[in-house]
Amino acid sequence: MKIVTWNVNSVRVRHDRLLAFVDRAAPDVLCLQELKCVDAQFPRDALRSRGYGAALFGQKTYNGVAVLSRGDIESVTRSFDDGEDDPQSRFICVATMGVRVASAYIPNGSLVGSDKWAYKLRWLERLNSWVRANVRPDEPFALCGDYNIAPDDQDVRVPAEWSGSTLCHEAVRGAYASLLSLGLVDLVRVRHPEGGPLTWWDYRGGAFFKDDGLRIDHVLATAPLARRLTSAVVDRDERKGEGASDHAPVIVTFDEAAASSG
DNA sequence: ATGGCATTGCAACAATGA
Repeated sequence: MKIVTWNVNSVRVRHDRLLAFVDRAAPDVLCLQELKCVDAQFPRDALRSRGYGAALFGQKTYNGVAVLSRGDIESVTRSFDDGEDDPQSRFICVATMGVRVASAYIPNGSLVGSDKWAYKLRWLERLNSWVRANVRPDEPFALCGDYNIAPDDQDVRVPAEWSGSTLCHEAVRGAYASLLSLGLVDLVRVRHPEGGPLTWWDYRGGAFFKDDGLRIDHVLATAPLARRLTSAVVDRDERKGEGASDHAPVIVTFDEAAASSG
């Protein structure tokens, strides 16, 4: 089974690239972030014709997340249902193809000390609480998305440029570590203990040309899924050329035979 | 090389991103 997470940075602008990626990569489950559109604007039909159903949590202008799947999609939940008023569409969770998969767009945080920074920290607390309350360590579960967190300086090409930023601050790295402490495994890190590969490069300053980026998109999974892992890679080619998102897809694959044996 | 900000809503730029 192949699961992909990709911040597409506008599903309307990325329409042709999205369909081409689906045709090329052929994921079983595809988590998307930054749809930047309402559900009615999502290309359901084009994806349905390719065999994918979709669970959407869209929003006008900003944010928006989705999970696409070749299998039936059940038990869809949106946001955290924790009683907090959150007008931003950043979290959706579904059950499909024998796993539960969440697509998360963790807030950027703007500048440390800003209101957006406080929102990011609170959102991470809420995510942590959601995982503790809703995920059993012995069930196959994957938390996919744009975390806006580089877990370690090894995940940053030029750490000095990002030191203390909202992507690298010890507070968000601590929140990330807290998720791991709940039993989730950073699947790309398992396969790349040396750090990287990078998943985001700024549009400005020729960052991709200089490979000046960060690893901020992740797939965290429980042990029943992590032990089936066969590969974890970043599709750098998707960042190339005209009309690319500033994020590259993260692709993880799992052994099928081990699934039935638990 | 893979390039030198992009996207949205609005109708000129401001807001946002990471």
